[in-house]
Amino acid sequence: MKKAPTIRDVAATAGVSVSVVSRVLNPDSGPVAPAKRQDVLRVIDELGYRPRAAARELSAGHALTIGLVVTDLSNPFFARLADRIVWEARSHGVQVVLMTTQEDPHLEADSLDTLLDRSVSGVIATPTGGNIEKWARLQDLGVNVVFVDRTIEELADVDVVSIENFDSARRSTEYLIGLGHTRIALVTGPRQTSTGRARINGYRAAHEEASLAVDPLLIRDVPFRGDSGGDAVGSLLAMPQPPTALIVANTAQVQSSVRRLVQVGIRIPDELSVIVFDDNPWTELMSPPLSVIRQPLDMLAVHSLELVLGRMQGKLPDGPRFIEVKADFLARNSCAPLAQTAIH
Amino acid sequence: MKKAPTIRDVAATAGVSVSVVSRVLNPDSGPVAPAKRQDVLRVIDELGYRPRAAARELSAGHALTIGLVVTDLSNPFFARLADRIVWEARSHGVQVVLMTTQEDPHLEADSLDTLLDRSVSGVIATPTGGNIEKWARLQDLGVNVVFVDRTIEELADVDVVSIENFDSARRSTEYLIGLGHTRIALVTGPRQTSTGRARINGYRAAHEEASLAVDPLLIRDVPFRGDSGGDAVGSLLAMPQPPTALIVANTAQVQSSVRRLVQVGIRIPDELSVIVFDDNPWTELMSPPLSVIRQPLDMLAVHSLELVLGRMQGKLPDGPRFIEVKADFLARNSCAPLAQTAIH
DNA sequence: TACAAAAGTGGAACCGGTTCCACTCCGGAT
DNA sequence: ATCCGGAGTGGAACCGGTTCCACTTTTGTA
Repeated sequence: MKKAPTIRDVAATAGVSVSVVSRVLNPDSGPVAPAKRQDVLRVIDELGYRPRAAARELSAGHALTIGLVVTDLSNPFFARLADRIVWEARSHGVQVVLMTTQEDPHLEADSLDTLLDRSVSGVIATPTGGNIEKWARLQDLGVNVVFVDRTIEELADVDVVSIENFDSARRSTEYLIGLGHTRIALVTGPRQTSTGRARINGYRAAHEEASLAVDPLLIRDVPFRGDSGGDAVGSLLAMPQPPTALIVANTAQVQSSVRRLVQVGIRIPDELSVIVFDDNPWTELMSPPLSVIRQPLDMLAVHSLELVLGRMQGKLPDGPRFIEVKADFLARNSCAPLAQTAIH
Repeated sequence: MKKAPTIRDVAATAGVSVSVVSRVLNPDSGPVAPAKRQDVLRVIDELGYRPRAAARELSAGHALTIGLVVTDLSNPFFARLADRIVWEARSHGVQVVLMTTQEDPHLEADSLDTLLDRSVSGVIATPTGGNIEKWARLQDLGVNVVFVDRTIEELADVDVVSIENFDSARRSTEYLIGLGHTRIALVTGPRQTSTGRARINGYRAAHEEASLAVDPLLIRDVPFRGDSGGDAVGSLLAMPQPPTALIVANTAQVQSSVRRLVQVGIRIPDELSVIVFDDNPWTELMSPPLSVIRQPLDMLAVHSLELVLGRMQGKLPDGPRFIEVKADFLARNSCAPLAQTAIH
């Protein structure tokens, strides 16, 4: 176990000062004679020298690192998002420190502290909804924060990237109404979040357009956490007058909701038409393949990274940015006209 | 945007020297009078002081960080593994820097360089198979390396955590033979990897036990990368005398293999009995629910982290450790007796 | 009461980079 | 010939922690 060479080793071997080596390492930081530059580069290569990130960070006061704070990697949505973000970040020479919160504000608070210690220059997160002061403090210390998929309204000056919530919910609802359904259930995130609200509003808008009344009991805004999606589905199916169609409008609830549907053995679409907000590979492998709102993960990843990096380089105007990307509705075979639905 | 307090701010405010603050921060590094300790702690709290990780790393020469190098987070196996590792690492106060390789040795090489720059004290990885010298160099520089799920045989002194490859393959094969199948296909990782070989051997062993001949054409050791699993499945089904049962024995190939099966519309288990090495939630949601070898992700995560952390603290004996954890076979409904299989 | 051992403290070097600044060249303009 | 400005260079301070060591104050014990 030998130890790695430092910049002073390189300088000594090349017969120059550390300043010169540093300038070779960081072009544009000062002039270096072409001949010496070659010498230094050769020595760097020979010695296998690599600058220590910690030293650079200490001196610079901040790291070329971003924090990625998601709730849970076992949710394919976040996993794929993380995959894309890591990929995209790498191509910009930025590392990603990963933290998961399990939807727990305490764990989230811990994560934020840790990211602060690491002097990350940016954070991409799906916030739990708590820790408002912590998020504010982070921003106050110059960390660029971008929220994906959700947001916290109390927080000014945060960039947000999400899908067109209102529109996606409206279109899926319209589609089901078009099939003749009038009792359409909606499982979505908490009404306190802007995304939850936007989706509910889209759902309502579609009803109004069609002059249909909305049964408030069919709207279930449930916590992201745990099995709340499944429980909502269970209770919806147990209603005296159960829905004939269901929209699961939040990635966090899709897995448990669909599991519940399979467990109770309800026939899709014969007994219930289903649309989920998700683009997981397995939605296509089920029988029947589920109709989905396809969340454009690439776009979400690219935009959130663009925002973080743009802020890091000070290349963006000052106000907070709110980016909504279009989500496609993909009809597969989990929805049937009401006429064919066997009311039980 | 104000700037964060440093240890000297704390020292000045508390009216002590930086040494004292440092000793308060790191118990056991030296004595501090109880009264002063209280003072310092109070000031730290008032100022909201947090030690900068970079400074600590620079001084210590290594970081309380481990690198996690997986191929692809869109594979639920790795995603869930990552989730568990991040979770487990956090509980030990260790951060995780995430890198993905997409099975590309070049990207892997990049990742290793980056981790070196970061002075990580450990790496948990599913290696692509290349970069042997790079891995060796990493170890040589004192980085503790643990491989999960796969390994590189040329590399001495690496800890490895995986499931009981031989046994898992043998048991699944035995199960299918027990159902009367004699033409059982095996899709697994490259024969060059020890895991690929072990699984093939397990498959062979089950055949020998039952005095069954092995048709080498039914064994497909394919690359981890891309759609090779699906292609193997396609070509197996196109054989003049196609298999009546299929074992997909590597997580990297499960997704594409199953997708192909669904695409060609083969009926499971009527036309083909299927077992996959995976423990994804969706295997249960398919119809029929797939019989699986359940990889104990928790155990894989816990053991690999234990190894890395143990090495970091020098608490482990010198030789490399090879940990195999038991994987359960979970029979669901994707396998049928040969008698009921419709040979086409 | 004396005196060694232990507890407590602060100064300063150090980790490995970056950056500011002073200084030496050199060519070109006056 | 003289001056100016910029290219090229190295010395040294600095980033924010840790740690060694010298020093002072307690404490315990003979």
